Amino acid sequence: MSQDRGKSDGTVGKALEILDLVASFGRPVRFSDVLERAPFPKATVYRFIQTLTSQGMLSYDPDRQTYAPGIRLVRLAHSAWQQSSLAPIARPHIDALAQEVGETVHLAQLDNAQVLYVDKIVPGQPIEMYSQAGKVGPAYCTGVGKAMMAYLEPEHLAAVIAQQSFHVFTEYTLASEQALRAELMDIRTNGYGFDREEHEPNIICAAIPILTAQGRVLGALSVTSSTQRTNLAALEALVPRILRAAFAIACEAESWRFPDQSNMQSAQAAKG
Amino acid sequence: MSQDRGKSDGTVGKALEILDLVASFGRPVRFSDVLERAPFPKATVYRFIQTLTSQGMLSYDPDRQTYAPGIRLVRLAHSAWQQSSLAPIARPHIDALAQEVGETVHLAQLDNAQVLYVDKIVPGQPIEMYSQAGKVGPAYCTGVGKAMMAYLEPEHLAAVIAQQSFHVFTEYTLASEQALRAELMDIRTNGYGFDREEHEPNIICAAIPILTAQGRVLGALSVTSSTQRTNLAALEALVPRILRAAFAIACEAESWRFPDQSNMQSAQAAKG
DNA sequence: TTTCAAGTTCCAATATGTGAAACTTGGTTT
DNA sequence: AAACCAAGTTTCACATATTGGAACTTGAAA
Repeated sequence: MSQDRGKSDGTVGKALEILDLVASFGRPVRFSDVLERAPFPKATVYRFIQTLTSQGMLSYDPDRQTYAPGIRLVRLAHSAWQQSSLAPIARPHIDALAQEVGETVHLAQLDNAQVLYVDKIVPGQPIEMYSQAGKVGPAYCTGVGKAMMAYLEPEHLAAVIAQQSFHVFTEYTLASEQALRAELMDIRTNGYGFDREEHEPNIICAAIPILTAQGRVLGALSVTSSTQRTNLAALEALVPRILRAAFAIACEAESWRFPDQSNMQSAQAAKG
Repeated sequence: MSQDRGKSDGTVGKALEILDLVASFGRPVRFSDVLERAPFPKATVYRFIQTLTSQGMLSYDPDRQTYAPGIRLVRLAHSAWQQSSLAPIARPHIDALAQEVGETVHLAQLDNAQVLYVDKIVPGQPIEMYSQAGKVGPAYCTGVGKAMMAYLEPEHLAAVIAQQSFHVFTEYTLASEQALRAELMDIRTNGYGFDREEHEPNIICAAIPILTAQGRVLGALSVTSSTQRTNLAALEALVPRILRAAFAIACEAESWRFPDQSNMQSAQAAKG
C-alpha cells in the first residue's frame, strides 16, 4: 500500500506520505496507529500530524482523539475533479453510453500505479458520486488498468508494473509480470481489452483506453457486467460503441479550454 | 482568497499554500501565473510545483504546459468525505428532509473561515455530487455560515470573523462585524437563523447548526428556497422539522464508530 | 501510591530549503 | 540569420528549518 512517489521529495514528500498513511487506514486513527506504520521517529511524525492538522489536511476529533483526512481535501478535490479529471467532459458521453448499452460504465485514470475511478454510471440509478469517485483498484487485474498500461511508454510502464502486487484474487488473475506483459501486447494489437473475472468472480468487462492524438494515456472507459447477465462475446460486440465514446472524450479533452474567467473569479470567498 | 492557516507551518505549509493558490485559479495555470501571485521567489515556487507535481497533488498537462490540482486529491478526498464529513451519516436524514419539505437542502461544514458545502439534495433531482460537494461560500452572509459561527467559542469566532471580507452582495448583506455579531446573538437565542437574500437576490434559507452534546460545532443544515416560491415565515415553520434532522445527525455522528476493519484492509491495492 | 502507555516538548547537530543570479529554450522581431 | 525577449530551468553558497534522541507530562489502570 506504500507508494514510491518519485523518491524523496524532501519534507513535503514525507508529510504527504503521512497524509496518505492516515488515509490508507480507511478509518479515523490515533497518533500511535500512525506512528506504528510510519517510517519516521516519533517526534517527526508528531510534527507532521500537527502541521497537517493545522493546515486542514487532517481533521482531529478531540472527543475520540483521532485523526482523519480533512475536509480541506474535499475543497481541493472539487477543483481537481473539475480540472484534472476527464469526468466533467466525459459525463454526457458515458451517460449516453450507459443508457444505450444498459450496463454500468466506469471512467478511470491512473493515480501513481493504481486505477482511480473518477466516475461511474449505473443505468437507471441516481448518481451517488463521492461514494464512487475516488475509489481505487489494482491496475494489473482490472480492464481499465490493463487498457491504460497497454499504452504507456516503456519506462513509465516498467515503473507501474514494479508497483503491482500481483495478488491472486481469482483463478483467472494474471499473477505475473510475464502474463501481464503478454496480455498488454494483445490489448495493443486489438485496441481494447477485457477483465475476464480477474479481479472479482463473475465480474467481466470490456475496456478501452482514452488517448490523445499523440498517444498519451488520458484514462480508460469500461463497460462492466456479470457472467450471469452476459458474456465476453456480447461485450466485445459493444466495443465499437465504446470506442466511439472514448474517441469523443479524447477529442473534447484535447480541444477543451477552460472558459477564461480569470477576472470574474467569484469574489464571494473569504477575505482577499 | 488567501488564508492564514495557522501562521507558518514551515515548508509543508508553504507548499500547501502553493497548492491552494493553483486551485484558486479555477482553471489550469502556467508556471508564471502561479509565480505572479505567489509570495515566494521564482526558484522556490518552481521547486514546490515540481514537488507537488511529482507527488500527484498537481497534474501537469505537457501539451498546454499547465498545472491543475491533481487526481491524487480525488482519492484523498474520498477518504475525507467518508470519514471527516457528516455527509455519509447525514445523507438519509437530509434526503428525507428534502423530500418532505420539497425544497433544496444543504449540508455544510467550516473549512478555515469559509463555508464548505459537503452535500446538497434537490428534491426530485438525481444527485450530481462532485459538482456540488466541495463548493465554498462566504460564512458571514449565508445561513449555514452564520448558524455555525453563532456557536463557535469566542476565540475561534474572532479568528473566523477576522477573515471575512464583508463584501456587499445585496442590499441585505450584513456588511460589518458589528451587524454580524448582533445577528449571531439573535441566532443563539433562537437556535436557528436565516439568510435574508444576503448573498443572492431572491434566495432565502433557514439554517440550523449541528452540534455535539458538548456544544461543539460539527456543521449546519439549511433549507433553501426563493422569494418567488415562499417566504421567511413559511421557512420558519419548517424549523422544527429541520431541527429534528439536525439533532438526529448530531446523535449519529457522536455514537458512530467506524466498523473495525483494521485487519481486513483491502489487499487489492498496489504493492504492500 | 506506583506503573505504564500514550502523547507532548526540548534542543544541539545538521540535513534541507532558500533565492539571487546565471543559464537554456523556443518563439518572435529586425 | 542574427538579435532579442519572455518563459522556464539549473546552480550553489548561505541560512534556516528539520531532525530525532531523550526527557517530560498526562491520564488511566493496577
